Amino acid sequence: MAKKALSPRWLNPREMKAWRAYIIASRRLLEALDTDLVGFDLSMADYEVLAQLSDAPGRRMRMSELAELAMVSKSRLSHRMKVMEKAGWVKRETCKEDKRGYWAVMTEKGWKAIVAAAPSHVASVRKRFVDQLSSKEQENIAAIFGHIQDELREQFKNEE
Amino acid sequence: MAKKALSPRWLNPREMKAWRAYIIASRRLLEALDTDLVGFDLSMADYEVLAQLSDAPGRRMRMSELAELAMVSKSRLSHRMKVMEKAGWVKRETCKEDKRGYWAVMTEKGWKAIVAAAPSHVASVRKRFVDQLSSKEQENIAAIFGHIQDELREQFKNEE
DNA sequence: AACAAGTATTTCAACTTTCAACTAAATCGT
DNA sequence: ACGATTTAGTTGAAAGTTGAAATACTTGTT
Repeated sequence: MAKKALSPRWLNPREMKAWRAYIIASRRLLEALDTDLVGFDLSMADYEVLAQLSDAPGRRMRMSELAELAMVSKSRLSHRMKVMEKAGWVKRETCKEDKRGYWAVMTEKGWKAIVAAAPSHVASVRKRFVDQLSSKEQENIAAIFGHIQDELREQFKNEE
Repeated sequence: MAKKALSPRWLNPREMKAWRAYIIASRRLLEALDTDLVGFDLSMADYEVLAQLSDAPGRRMRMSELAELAMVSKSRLSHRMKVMEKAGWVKRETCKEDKRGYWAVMTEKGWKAIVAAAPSHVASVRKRFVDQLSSKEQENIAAIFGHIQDELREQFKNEE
């Protein structure tokens, strides 16, 4: 779908300030959170995968569902699983009910790995983000970004 | 620096909601903004590099300074520049004043490319982010993320 | 002037992510 | 029940990213 672009409305100073502050702080924040995890041989993305898996009943989940929840592509998950499998954190089991599918299963070792990393990760999220916000601000952030997300979904629907 | 992790304070529901809303919306937002640029053969990162460069006096800047401003690693900038150079958007000139260095210089073609992309990009940022916020919210976001950024800088100082 | 130390940038090798193609199984329409 | 389509997941190659080492120059010290 092509986009008409007649006389664009540039951002005014207030808008620009909000946008720049958000985007720059976010990049640095994500970077910091990732760095905080290197000692555990984890990236934020891998952490998210393991965290989701550890929350699932039986610590097992279908690959697709895991990809969805952890917000990574199937192929990426596939590749990461291979790495984590080599590290002994997860394994894959064929799925009896649907023979196309696989179960991603967390091993005891994987469970230990995430349990070891979690306190430090939560502490980072606190220190670098959550604890920097007042209760009121936390509520605002939740509302604002909740709304942005809804809107993105809405926009996506109308665009395709 | 090792981190003690005795009885971590997990996130309470309010905190969790703020964190999840922020992180998930951000990922989707960045994704959408990137997709909005594909028609111009640009990623957000490349856009940022070109935008910074186009703002510099003479549309030229030292590589290091450009990397800093566009928030990419030097080696990444080096690679991207090679690609953008092949596309004819930028070129590199040896620096007379300091012969170790190079100038990243935007070409006429590069200027045209960024001028072509800018209106659409700004429109995306508006539609997906800025225009979703009231003036008050914009100010809040600016303040909050400004503060987070300051704090990150502060934390970084104390950690090394 | 000579040399150590610092700076700017690139290159290399290892790794990660994406893209498109692929296999195999399930489901749908007739 | 048949082929057509969709779905689950993997794969290999290409593109991108990173950090460390290499290169080339500059600066400061004696």
